[in-house]
Order: sequence, then structure tokens, then C-alpha cells
Amino acid sequence: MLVSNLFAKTRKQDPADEQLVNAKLLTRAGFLYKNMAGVYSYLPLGFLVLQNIRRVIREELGAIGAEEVYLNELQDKATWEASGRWDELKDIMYQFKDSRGKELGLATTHEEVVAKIAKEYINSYKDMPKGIFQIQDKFRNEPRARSGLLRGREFEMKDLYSFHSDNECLDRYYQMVAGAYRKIFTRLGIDAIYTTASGGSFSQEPSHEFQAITENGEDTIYYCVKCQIAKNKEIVGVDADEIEVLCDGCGGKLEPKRSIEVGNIFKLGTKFSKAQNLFFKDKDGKERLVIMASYGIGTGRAMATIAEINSDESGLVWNLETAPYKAYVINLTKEKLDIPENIEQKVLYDDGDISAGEKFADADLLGIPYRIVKSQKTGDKFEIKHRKSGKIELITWQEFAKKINV
RNA sequence: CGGGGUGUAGCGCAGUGGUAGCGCGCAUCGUUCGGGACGAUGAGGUCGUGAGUUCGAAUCUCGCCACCCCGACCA
Repeated sequence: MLVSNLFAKTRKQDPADEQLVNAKLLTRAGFLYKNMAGVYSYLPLGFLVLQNIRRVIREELGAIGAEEVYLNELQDKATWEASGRWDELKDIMYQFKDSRGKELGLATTHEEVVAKIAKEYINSYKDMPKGIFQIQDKFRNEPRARSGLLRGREFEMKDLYSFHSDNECLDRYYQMVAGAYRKIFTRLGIDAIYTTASGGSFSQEPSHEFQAITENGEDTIYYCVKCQIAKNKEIVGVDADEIEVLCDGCGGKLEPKRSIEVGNIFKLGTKFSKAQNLFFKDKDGKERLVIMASYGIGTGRAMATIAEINSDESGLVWNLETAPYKAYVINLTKEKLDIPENIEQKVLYDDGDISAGEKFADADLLGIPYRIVKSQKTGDKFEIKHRKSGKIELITWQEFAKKINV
């Protein structure tokens, strides 16, 4: 890909209307465009990152047998009235009437509709466990959208729903998803801490969150460095600043840390199956309610989190999984540079008529994992610099191809 | 929704009552080219919006809109 062909351009200065690192850098690098508070468009490079995040999630959820579906954003009132959430969520759900006077809403989440659909296909204990997920936008009328992509009014989320005949089946699946989540966050370059949180209004049992520790996080977790586990603020209680919170694992003191919730897994119990009359027949032919769980990862939030935790003074830092391109190629010689066909599609070639310094700055700002320079100094080879470590070596195209697995 | 702040060229900003400015970016030409180069010329603005005060408003007053921050709330 030629840099001259890119739709968006980089900027030298931070946007005036952004405060957080993720929004500043993603805007400066031309990954994002803000349309209104809490509503961002993904520009080509940002969309490539988003698609990479989606791909990692799809691969790992596919590996545990979950199937992808596409539910809908437009929802009817009746489905939501069954669970009582049409009224409960009226402040946060976009609700309106169409031209015929029919009352509709934009989905804030999808438990209602997924339970309704499952009723058609889950009839027996033999039909479970089942897991379906989607990657799709949610709409929430946040009283205060903020922090760039971290809290928007329209945001993309992967939501997985599982269906179970008993708690044993549920627990097994729950642990399996937790394992998949660990793999997902590792591949995305997010160091996510498994955190115990409140089950909220759905269940007495705790839920779990995956939290990425960073100064700009909106949450506070109480974290044990030794055991790598943590408790959410709501579990610890309001007086946590005054009292010592101890680790269940080693008994050591838990440290409060600001963090971003990048994922959550949640046992829903029978709340939604009850609302939608989602029953199954057990081995004895008895009708019982399906037990459900839901599991979320905000894809845009994950992107913002990577920007928050991996960036430096020069700009963004993507890994090979998430990066829009694998390398940023700069040619400082007068000769034409021929990039091998198998590599060409994977790299950005800066063909711009600008100074070398500006090209270096752009390579850093975009956060492309490798920077490849051809100059008089490099002879027959190319200088390759790793964005994250700063490590420099001289390599050939063949060696680079091996590095990026093409 | 309460409190605070901001809105002037594509972007970042200056301009406190008397003809609209600077830097970056953009266009043309030339010289440059290992860390955001330089010279020359040029294009680009309903000063968020509506009303009011005034001989005269980017500037003063009021309403509205948008955006940011703190709080409440929240993936």
C-alpha cells in the first residue's frame, strides 16, 4: 500500500477536543474521526485494526465451538417489555416511534432477543450447551460520553450468549470462555487481569471482568501482583480506601489500581429465559428453564485500550496481530524500490515527497510494528527497526517475509 | 442532569468596541532529503448560531447549539 494512496493524513498537533491518549493519537494518526460526542467513525487504518481485533476474537471463539450470528439493532418494544427492561432502561435506550406509531428501540444489549430466538431451537437438554456470538453495534444514551473510544453512545461489541441445562454445564462453559478470553487479550497485546465483580441484579453469584491496568481507566480494581487476581471496587465495598483489602489467594494486601474493563463474563441465571418462556425438557421429561450466561468484549474499547497502554511519546504501538500493516517502508535512495509481491500488500510504502524526518515521525505515530529503511548505508540489505523495542538489524526481504509469516 | 471551561481558515491558536491575523497544512516553482528542511508566490474565514446594545460588535448582554473536564451514572 502506498502512503500517497491513504485516504487519511497524519497531523502534528493533538486535536483540541480530546483529552485521552487513545483519542489524541488515534485522531492524529488518522485512524478515527469524531462525528459527535461518543460517536466515532473508523477511517481506513483504524478500520483495519478493528478488523484485526474482530478476527482474533472470531478465531478464539470459533476454537471453543461458538457460532457467529447477526442479531439486530432495531428492536421491538414487546420483546423488551417481557423482561421489564423497556421501562428499566428507558433513560439509556434510544426509544422512538416510527411513522406508523410503532414503538421501537435500538439495542443496548441482546439478552432479550437472543433468548427469544433460542426458544425456537433449544427444546431439550440434548441441545445444550450452545454458544452464539455476534460482533455488532450497541447504542446507549450515555449521560456523559467521554474518554474517546472508551465510553461512546454507539460502540461495537462482541457479545456471546451461552445456554445450559444445569449449573455444571454452565460452569464448564464459563471457564472455557474465560480461557478463550485470556488468549484473545494476550494476542491483542492487552495484559488483562481476571477480576471478581458483583453479579448485579441478575444473580447472587459474582461475575468476572478482564481489567487492563492504566492511569486513564474509569474503574478501580484491588489487585494482587503475586496471584494476578483482583476484585472489583463494588465487591470490595465503599470503604475500601480506609480498610485493608486482602487477597483470597495469598492473604497479602490488595493494591487499588485504575483500570479499563476490556471484557466481562456473566452468569445470567434464568432471568431472560423466564421472561421469554425459554424452557427445555430434562432427562425425566420435566420442563425447566434454560440457564444463560453472557460474555462481552468491546472491540472499539479494546482498540482504545491498546492505544492507552502500549503507546509512547512518539505515537501508537501495535503488535503484528493488530497492526494495520506489518511494516512502514522508507526509501532514502534515488533508485526505485521493488517490494516483493508477497510482502507488498502487507506493508505501507511511504512514497511521499517529504523529508526523511517526517517519514520517520509518521512511521512512529502510526505505530506500525516494523520500520524498514533502504538507504546508502544499508547496502543490499534493509535496516529494520522494531517499533516497540527499538531494536535495529539489517535483513533481506526473505528474512522479513519469514518474520511476518508470509 | 448539577458545576466549570471552550467555540475565529482544513488543523492548532492570537486577537477586550474602529477594515480578519499567525503557525502548520494546501497549490505552483526551485533548492533539499537518516528524525517533523528552506526560499519565492498564492488560494482559503457567514469569527458556532439567533436576537439585543452601539454611529460601529470576533470583542459587550441574553437565549440556543456544539465540544471538553469534574460529579452523578455507566461496557
